[in-house]
Amino acid sequence: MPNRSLALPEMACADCPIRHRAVCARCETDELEKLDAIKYYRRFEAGQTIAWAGDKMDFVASVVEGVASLTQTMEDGRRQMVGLLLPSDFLGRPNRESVAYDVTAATDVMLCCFRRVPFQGLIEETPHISQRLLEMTLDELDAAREWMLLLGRKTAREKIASFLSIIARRDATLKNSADANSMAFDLPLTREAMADYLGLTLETVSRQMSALKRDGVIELQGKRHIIVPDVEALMDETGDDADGGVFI
Amino acid sequence: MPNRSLALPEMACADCPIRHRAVCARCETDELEKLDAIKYYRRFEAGQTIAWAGDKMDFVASVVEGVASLTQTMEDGRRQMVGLLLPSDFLGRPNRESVAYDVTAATDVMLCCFRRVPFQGLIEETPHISQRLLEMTLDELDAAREWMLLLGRKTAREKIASFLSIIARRDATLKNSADANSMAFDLPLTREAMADYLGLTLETVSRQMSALKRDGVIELQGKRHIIVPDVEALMDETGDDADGGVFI
DNA sequence: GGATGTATTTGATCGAGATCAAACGATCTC
DNA sequence: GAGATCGTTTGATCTCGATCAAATACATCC
Repeated sequence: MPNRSLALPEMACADCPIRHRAVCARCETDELEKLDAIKYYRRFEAGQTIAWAGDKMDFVASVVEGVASLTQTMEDGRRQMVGLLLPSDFLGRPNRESVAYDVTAATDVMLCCFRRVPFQGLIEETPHISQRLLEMTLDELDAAREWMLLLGRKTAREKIASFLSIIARRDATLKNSADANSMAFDLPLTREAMADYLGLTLETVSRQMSALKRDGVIELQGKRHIIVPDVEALMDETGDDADGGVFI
Repeated sequence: MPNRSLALPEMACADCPIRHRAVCARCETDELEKLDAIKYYRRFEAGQTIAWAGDKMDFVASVVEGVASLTQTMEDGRRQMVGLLLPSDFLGRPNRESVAYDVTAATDVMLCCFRRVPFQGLIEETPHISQRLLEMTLDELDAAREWMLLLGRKTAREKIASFLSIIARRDATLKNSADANSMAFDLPLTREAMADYLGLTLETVSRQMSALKRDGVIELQGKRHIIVPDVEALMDETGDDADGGVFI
């Protein structure tokens, strides 16, 4: 892989691709300036560890580009992914010095980091930040609860279909693509990482991917590029309600 | 069961058992008065549904006494519990009219309800409330992530042991009991609700409870009262790290 | 006391997904 | 181009927890 430029951007918040969806979404110009004063960008390459569980982490961050994962590991090596952070998602917990989970770059990742201690101060004095953070945390909790249903009760095939539709949906949001009947996207995870996400083994992931391909629900170009010819057909495989669990 | 008094208390916040742990924990006297103006108490009997997923709910609430559960149900009837609310836990999502999950009283429950719309106003103007709510939501997210590890990777035996130790720990906190080597408590859930919590069938729950009893890890008095003669021995069965995953 | 109903336990059998094992294909290195 | 490595696929077999079925315990109600 060609070693892409590691030069870190001095991007203005106004030009930031996640300006209106990240923790800074509600900030006014003056509030943005305060954030700007404590921010810096960092890149991580796919596979790199961003932090180990238990490490002190002196920053919190927004994911600007790429995908990062939060993972828990048991003593005997069993692993479960417990968070998948896509662009605009928030990493870290204010008021906590150490990280609770292993944080890994699933793809090349760029973070917009905020020094933790000053960021805590900003939360206290800037309602627009703390309100947005609360909203994002509640969304994450909802996502975690969907994920719990998947882990506890779905079949392997339903798990794979659910995962693919989650990625497809988030990808469509990022690209602002209208929800057409067909869609295409790249998987941000290896089969092993998918297994950690879904509470399966990588062999079962591979088998079910093959089965969905055989049944015409998905098409594969290489190992990572997915084409969904009929989104409805994929949704039917997830086990979710027809309305997609949309909140009315 | 004798129908206990349904008279609703006009309790002063100062006398409230969850005063210093609930969403109001950080409030000063004047802030408490504002909350007091929009609050009212409600009781639900064990088994009663508090709200169905999709219902409009015109209040949010703190659990004062008892245990409530959040549950998701798939079209074919598969059910997964996704939240277990013990005293001081918060129910409902500000800025959302409808409930996302079925809410059920697992035991007799008393709620301290706040009318939703005025509560939203209080959040905006009272940092002590929104900060506490953020903190509680982050704690719930951490708990959800532990739960995901349990659902995705633990064996049936580990799931049961983990559940028992979670209940034991929360019960000890409520009772302010020093962490002795042995402890005793009542299960707030039926075998079926435990199965919904753990992603198992009720038969497997029953079998593993019997196995833990046979192996001397727990003792049973009736079906619901649990005695743990050696807390260490129970912890060893959970699959968690020896340090209990405590944050350093 | 007997009848009814609900929660739970226990037994027998089955099957989805795990485990163990091997092969494949793409990329990188020497 | 041979070999090594990594991610992935595919095959054979096993096992844990699900499923189907029945018994038991323990209320409450006539």
